[in-house]
Amino acid sequence: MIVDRNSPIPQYFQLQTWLREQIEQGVFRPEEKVPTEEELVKITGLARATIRQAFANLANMGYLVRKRRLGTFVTLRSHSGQTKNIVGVIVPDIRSGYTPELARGVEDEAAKNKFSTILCNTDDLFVKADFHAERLLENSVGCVVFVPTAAPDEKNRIIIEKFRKRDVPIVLADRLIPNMDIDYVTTDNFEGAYGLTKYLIEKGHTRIGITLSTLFNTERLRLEGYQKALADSNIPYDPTIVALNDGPFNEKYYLQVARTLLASEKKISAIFAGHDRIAYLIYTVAQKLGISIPNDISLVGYDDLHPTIPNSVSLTTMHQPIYEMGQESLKILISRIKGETTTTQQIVLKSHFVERTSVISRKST
Amino acid sequence: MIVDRNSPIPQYFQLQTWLREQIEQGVFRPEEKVPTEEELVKITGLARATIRQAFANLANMGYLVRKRRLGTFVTLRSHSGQTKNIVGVIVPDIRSGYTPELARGVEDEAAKNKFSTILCNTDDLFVKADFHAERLLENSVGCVVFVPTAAPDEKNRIIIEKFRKRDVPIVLADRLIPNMDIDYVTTDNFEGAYGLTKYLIEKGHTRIGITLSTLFNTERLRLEGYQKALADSNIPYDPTIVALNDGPFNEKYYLQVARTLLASEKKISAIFAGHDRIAYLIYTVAQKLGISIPNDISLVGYDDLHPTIPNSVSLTTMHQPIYEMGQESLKILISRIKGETTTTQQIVLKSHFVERTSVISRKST
DNA sequence: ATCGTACAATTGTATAGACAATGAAAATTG
DNA sequence: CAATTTTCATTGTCTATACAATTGTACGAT
Repeated sequence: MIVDRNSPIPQYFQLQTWLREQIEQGVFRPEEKVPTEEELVKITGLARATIRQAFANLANMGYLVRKRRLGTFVTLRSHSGQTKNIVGVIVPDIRSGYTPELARGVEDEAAKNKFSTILCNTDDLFVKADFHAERLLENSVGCVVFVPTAAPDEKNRIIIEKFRKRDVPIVLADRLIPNMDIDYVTTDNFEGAYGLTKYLIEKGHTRIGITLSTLFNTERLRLEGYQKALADSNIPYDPTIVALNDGPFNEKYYLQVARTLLASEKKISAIFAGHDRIAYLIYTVAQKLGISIPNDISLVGYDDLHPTIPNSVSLTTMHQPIYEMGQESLKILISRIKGETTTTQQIVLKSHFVERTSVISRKST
Repeated sequence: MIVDRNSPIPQYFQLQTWLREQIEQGVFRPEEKVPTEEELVKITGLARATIRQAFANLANMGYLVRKRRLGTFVTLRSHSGQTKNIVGVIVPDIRSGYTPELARGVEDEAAKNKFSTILCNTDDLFVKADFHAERLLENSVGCVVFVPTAAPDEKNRIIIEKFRKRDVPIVLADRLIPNMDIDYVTTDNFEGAYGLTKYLIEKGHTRIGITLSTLFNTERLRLEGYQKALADSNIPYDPTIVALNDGPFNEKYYLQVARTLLASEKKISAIFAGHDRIAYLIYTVAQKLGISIPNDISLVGYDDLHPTIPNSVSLTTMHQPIYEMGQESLKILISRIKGETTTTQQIVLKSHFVERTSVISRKST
């Protein structure tokens, strides 16, 4: 029995609820035809006008599309009728690091799908991310690309849950939240760092300093890749030439580390900078101290940041496909919106090694 | 007569349209009661169900709220078509030049006013700008910050007119369209270039090469400032040390110019680069040719681009307040939306000189 | 094969009438 | 006067019926 004529809740509403459930549970699939009005009259015993009322409401909510002569069909995009063709992009700061490249990747792919891109800067702060999340929901965005903030995982989860509650697909970009069932796109930080370290070892370096922040899992993975590469070559891990901090990017901290590492010239022959911005800081300090890179100390970075301005230094680094990361993020979101994807999408893009001239061979052949 | 029973357009629709017009024209005012169903039955002669259909649609569209026993009332907020708290930012490319800084300035000020920011990249192409304009209008943005494309002025006017037709406030940022009555925010390119050139002259330089594109009025003004400064110091303008092009930024072109200008070392003692990116290209070429800046040739840029990565070179340049330009643009738009401003706002922000080490004195004292 | 025409299925528009539910206001009661 | 009950205008739900408009399909003529 679809409708209970003795129930206090209106019959059109019972029918409407029943139909909605059928659609949501996939009994009536997208693009598929639902029973015609006459058929439902026979099935339910209700008047046609009552059935029309249920249909009209569902059509209004975006569940159904009615076509004269053809019948009534389930809408492609499950429902949410009102969500706009807008993607929210929540990033730390559009001015720094790889963010412009990421934003452009998202925007290009969005434009391809006739989506507009709302830009949100968090400065790595939870409060700002939260503020933007509220505004995005108010503007009923269709989906979100989120680079988690420097706040603890639980805080970032709060942001994510806000979107999930409203059925807004969300994908994490670059930075992940461990042990969470969520779509993400990142790069192979572990393998990349492993490869870079191996490269240094093959060039004869055995005393390799490293500095990075353990705040983000991306950099933690790089540290692990570095450790694994050392272990595989039977080089002991020496904490005295490792400078870790657990905060967001801090220029002063790294300038200090650079001075220390470069001063310990005799102890180390190469430095693995957690990312390019650190590497360039080390460059600057080296220049001031009159230490030559690569002649005195070799240096590798990570990211392959595209300089906004031509750069005189030539850093050997690992190129991360950031633009593609933006594109892929949006592809996942679009397929989610279309309902084509149900399983969790966790994509790890391959980085590639870029050999320039900041490393020299120290082989004792 | 409200409804024409012989018209081919449905009667409920005629009634619906009539009611909507009454509301929009303020005949039925917000919070006010509209006639009851029975009253309209008497007035129009239609069946109650027909009137209900019109009411239901208008309620769905947000024009009306129905209250049992009390009647039907006009909604407060005129309705859905209400423009959103969204600002569109149309820029060439979020990855290059001062664009990230501009976008951030807009976004911060937008967030302050609870506006969201939609980012649009044009790659300086009219078609892309047009595409984005359509999408922005579809999403009913409340206002727009527009950096005109490299296309001819008439083309950019087309974009602007699209927004004006829909009463969407628009402000030009940085690049202007001459002789157009429109809000804009730019910087004092003429005065800035005049100052820079004067500085070089005061340092004893009289043979000053210059290269830039005449495509954008910003750079044209810089050329004029340069010319004026020369004239004021009775230095003749020499076209043979001036390299102009009329296209968008083209790396190859400037690399070629850099080689030519640097090779004519004997003819010139300083170069005025149209903007920092050109200046950095010249740096790179100079380095390759073994020419020292500033010892062999002095160099000034324009913009004071904030490098994404620490930079080893130290360019004397003119700092443009780009972030503030973004902020000011939004302030104008907000005051337009609020209806506080009726006169055209044309703001010219002051740049300031940044003396670094790319210029040496050639005074023959 | 192509074009036009008729047919039929389905939703769209419209009418007439009945009773239910709601809840503010009026009437009644304590 | 306060608490309550009743009233009743108004919207909400529902049935039954009729004809209109739209458009894919099938059929027939060219």
